[in-house]
Amino acid sequence: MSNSQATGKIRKRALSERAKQTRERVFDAAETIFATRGFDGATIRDIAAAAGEPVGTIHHHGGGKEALFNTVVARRAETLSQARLAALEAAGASKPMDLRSVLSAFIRPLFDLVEEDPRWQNYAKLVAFVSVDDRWTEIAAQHFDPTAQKFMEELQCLLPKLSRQRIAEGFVFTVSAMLALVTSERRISALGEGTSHTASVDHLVTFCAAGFGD
Amino acid sequence: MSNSQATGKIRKRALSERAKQTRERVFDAAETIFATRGFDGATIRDIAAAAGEPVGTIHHHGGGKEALFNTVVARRAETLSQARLAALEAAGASKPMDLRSVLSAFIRPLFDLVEEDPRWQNYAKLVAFVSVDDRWTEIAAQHFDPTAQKFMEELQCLLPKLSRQRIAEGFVFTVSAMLALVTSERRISALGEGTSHTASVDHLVTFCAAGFGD
DNA sequence: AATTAGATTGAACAAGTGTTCATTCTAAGG
DNA sequence: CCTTAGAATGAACACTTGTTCAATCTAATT
Repeated sequence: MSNSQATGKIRKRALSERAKQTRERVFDAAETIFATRGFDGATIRDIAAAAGEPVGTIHHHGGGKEALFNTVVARRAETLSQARLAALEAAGASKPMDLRSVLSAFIRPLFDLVEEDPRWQNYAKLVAFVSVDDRWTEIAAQHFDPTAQKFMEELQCLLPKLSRQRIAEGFVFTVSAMLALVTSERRISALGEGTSHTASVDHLVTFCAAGFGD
Repeated sequence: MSNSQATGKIRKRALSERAKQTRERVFDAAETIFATRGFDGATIRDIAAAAGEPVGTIHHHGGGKEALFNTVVARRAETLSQARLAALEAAGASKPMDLRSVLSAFIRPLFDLVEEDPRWQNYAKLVAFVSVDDRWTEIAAQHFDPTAQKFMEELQCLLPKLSRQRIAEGFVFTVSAMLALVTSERRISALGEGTSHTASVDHLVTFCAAGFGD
């Protein structure tokens, strides 16, 4: 009754600052370990060690291995979607909207986030694992399909001659190429030391735009 | 001394027909399970059940989980490389060689193999798992890099204006898009029932050729 | 300041893991 | 035909796994 939380969930007591820090440390560690070894290769004890917390804490905050995995995937999904949709809207505001700018609005936000916080690199690797394992199609669909739909509609408007099928295929090619680029630290030689990924990202956008038919 | 095997390995006795069948059943089962659940998600007992053999047999023929994984990845790698190089040579023989035919020579053989033997679909999924996990970069490099190098050289000849870096990136985009297509049974809706993947494969080749600069 | 929900801790547990091994069976080599 | 290398079998082992839990500590709420 005297609960001041308005988020639907009944939480009788707010998280202390310490607890919030612990929680984030747990999620960050889980993200790193899941990104490195995948879901099955990761162990709660690995995550605990990476977080510098005892095993019990991982379960306390994570609610079990699978729940923890879901949480970690979900944690950054909304931010990414928002960034993409914002970029799409920004692109539509200035110009009459062209193919490159639509693809750019989908691709660039991820690389921008990676640049401003390296934890996003782990997240990208995690998403790559998710995308390859049929077991996670449902959670992938839940978090990424709405935005993907929006972008595919935009592409369909821009390229009315292409069938829905071809738009979908082209989009899959684009997404997989994007994940390959963002997760390749050594896959593509010499990504440059201090130099940002900008040139490679430009290339990716150009490559996909051309693929869709310039 | 009386050994008639000439393969370097000393095998005192040839494999019986039954043993060869068992061995292949074990490898096929391992391929299926590894392709479905990844290396860590797969268990020897799952593989044994899929092969209809007792656990001991899996170790007898596989030589341990990691060795089995390596064997299964290696088993079809040579065939695939040979098919690609043969296709590349065939393409060079007739025409003066163009971008589409080089990419075609890399991409098509895999889909042809999938069509003539569905086990290749599992193999492709397995390779997708390998490509996403840093743990297997070495075995991926061992089996696929030589052929990749050859194709990249060919692309470099055809597109002398592009830097080595861009060729490499474009090739990574191509490979990842190819793996996405071959492993997507549901990722792209309605791949058609009886209809072969031909149209989609054509699209992939067109997409990548355009990406490289038409 | 008192209360107590919730965070923290690590020992313990049951289930599952890869692997080993002694035994029995099969068929290749002579 | 024998001989025996290797295949087949499944029980057993040592270890790791995710999870639980009772005890203790911390700090938000009253």
